[in-house]
Amino acid sequence: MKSKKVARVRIEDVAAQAGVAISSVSRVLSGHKSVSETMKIRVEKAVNNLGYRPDHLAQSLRRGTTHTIGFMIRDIMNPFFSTIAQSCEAELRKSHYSMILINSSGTEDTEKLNFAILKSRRVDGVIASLVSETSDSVKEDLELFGAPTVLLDRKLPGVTSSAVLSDHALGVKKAVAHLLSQGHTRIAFISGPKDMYVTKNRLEGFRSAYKDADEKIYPELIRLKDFTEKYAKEETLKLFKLPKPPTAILTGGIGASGGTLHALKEIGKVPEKDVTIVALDEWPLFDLLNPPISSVYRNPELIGRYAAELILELIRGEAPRTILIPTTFHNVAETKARTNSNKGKKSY
Amino acid sequence: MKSKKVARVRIEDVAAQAGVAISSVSRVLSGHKSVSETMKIRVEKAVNNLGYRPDHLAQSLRRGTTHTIGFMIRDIMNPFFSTIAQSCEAELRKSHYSMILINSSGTEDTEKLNFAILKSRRVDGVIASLVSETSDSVKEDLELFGAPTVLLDRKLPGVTSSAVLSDHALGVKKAVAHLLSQGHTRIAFISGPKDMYVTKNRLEGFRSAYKDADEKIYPELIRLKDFTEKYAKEETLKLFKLPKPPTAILTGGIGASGGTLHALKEIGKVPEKDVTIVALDEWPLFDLLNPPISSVYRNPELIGRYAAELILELIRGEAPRTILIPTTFHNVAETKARTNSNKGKKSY
DNA sequence: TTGTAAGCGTTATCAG
DNA sequence: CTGATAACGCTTACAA
Repeated sequence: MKSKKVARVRIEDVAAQAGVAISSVSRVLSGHKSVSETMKIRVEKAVNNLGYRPDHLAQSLRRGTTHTIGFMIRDIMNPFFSTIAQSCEAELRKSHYSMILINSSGTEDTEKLNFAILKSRRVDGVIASLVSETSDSVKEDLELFGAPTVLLDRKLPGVTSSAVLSDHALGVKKAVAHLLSQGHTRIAFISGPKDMYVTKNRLEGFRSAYKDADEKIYPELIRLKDFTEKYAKEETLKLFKLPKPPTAILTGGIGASGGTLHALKEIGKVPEKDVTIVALDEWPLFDLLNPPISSVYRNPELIGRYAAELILELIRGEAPRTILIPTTFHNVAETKARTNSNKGKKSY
Repeated sequence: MKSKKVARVRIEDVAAQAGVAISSVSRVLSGHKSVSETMKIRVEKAVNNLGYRPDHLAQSLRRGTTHTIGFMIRDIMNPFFSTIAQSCEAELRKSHYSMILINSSGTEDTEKLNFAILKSRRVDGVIASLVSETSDSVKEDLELFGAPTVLLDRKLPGVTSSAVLSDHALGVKKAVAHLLSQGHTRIAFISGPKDMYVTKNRLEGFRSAYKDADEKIYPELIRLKDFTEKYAKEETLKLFKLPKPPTAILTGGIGASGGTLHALKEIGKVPEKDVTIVALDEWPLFDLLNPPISSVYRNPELIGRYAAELILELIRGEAPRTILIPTTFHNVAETKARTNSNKGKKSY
């Protein structure tokens, strides 16, 4: 069952109907200055009459620009990332850009392939949440891409991309300072690889709080290797087999907090009662957990919006720059108050 | 700071390097049968040499097909939908299709606009999770789109689209039957508009279970108007102001369960203890809620995969068809057993 | 101000 | 089997 071949209306048809040259139609539609008022109305009439919409493909080929942004992401099932994607698309469409969503499944090989795909599709820019910060191969892909790039939460020295970074240190420091002030000194920290910006930055906040409090960190409580739920769960279990388990745990980013919470459930430890938890990044329905847990929060909608802004800037030829998003410590006690008020409008 | 203009390699360059005609290069690359072995290796050598990749844009314009699918969705921030999007993209890329993600913010006007955008971008097909099932305007958009369409969880009579539907009735019936067997008769049902397939189908399961148990439904406990969290919250609050509040609540789909749970929290009712809750569709970390709650589950990854399959079928010229996805009742008691076993691999 | 015509980078038809 | 060449639908010098 072939789909009906609805004959497309071409610019030629409009020109014929309006009785003018093709180029005149083009000029009217692209808002060229040198067009008479009569020409304008004649063409516009024909356009409306026929319901003409320019073929984006032909325009792109001719203009050399596609009005399309590639959005490359590791894990869109993650609400945090998908919110970024959503707000980014919303922002891009205001400027009549479309977004090609392309998943990297969190592997470098796929990322490499994705760059090739997006290149052959001639996207005007790429916004990417990459796996690695250290791979030279990725750096090369970025450098040779030929179109502007915006990085999410990654710092690649020597690469001329714009970036949206989060000031993780800020929120983490506050969180840890709070924990220390409550008498916690054995604070565990479970998160991703320590050679990444995110982790280094978080660790900075962690250390800084300890330093200010004039306390010393327990290195055996620091577990920085992987962002997965699996890793966080395993490490949490291990931590509780130590002679002296932690009295508080900083757990994250995004996949990890679930891992820690599942581990606690498994061994019957109750958050807040048996051990204080601070999750890095929030999840939907977090406020329904009982007992609720504290978190270090950053606004994904903001990140998406800024990413869109940055890529559009670069496309306009402006210089690359980095935007730093603040993070805030959502303390349980205060959160309780917030919860009952105005979560109503959020879709989760 | 202009981005470096990396001169693209064109088919012309390859032809020159190989010392053959442009058309020969094209033939080799598109696997045309009438090419000599010598020609093939000569061209391939030049291709590798120059790192040539065909311009997708030019190909599309010439071939009249873009290898691109439009994915139109109401709310990608919702983990349920974003998982569908993810698995759909993963499936599409296996067949070398890309996906344009386009948000409809849940309004018909935006949907209309989106159809126009996707049309001018000449996508080879559209997968859409639409707001309305009743609007003639949308039907028209679908009919006139000119490319195949796949609908998610919507039944538009008279429209020649394929569809992925969920067998909501199945899971709901089991859930309600279970509740009735436990002695609940005052079961509330909060969900979206009752003229939609989803709701009608769920209601069918609801009624069927009541009928089988030879019990009668309390119409004042049925609240079917809106999928939002806000609506579910408000209706939940109202239900508990009734002279005889419900002893169990079916709440969903996706946004709604949060609304009900928030409402309960607000008035200090504890799920499972004061009122039994069955959520329609699951959320990440649902199993961490305390007490945990039952749900009617459907697999979003499956839905995404099938959607991709269906659109590719249509593109190949096969006849439209509808796939029905089962839903299952996840009972708390059984869920408890499941929880501790193997949730480890999920990314939430 | 408007029209003519040359591309944009491919594919496909048609000779040779 | 291979090579010219005309499209695909539009934009943009360049002429008029």
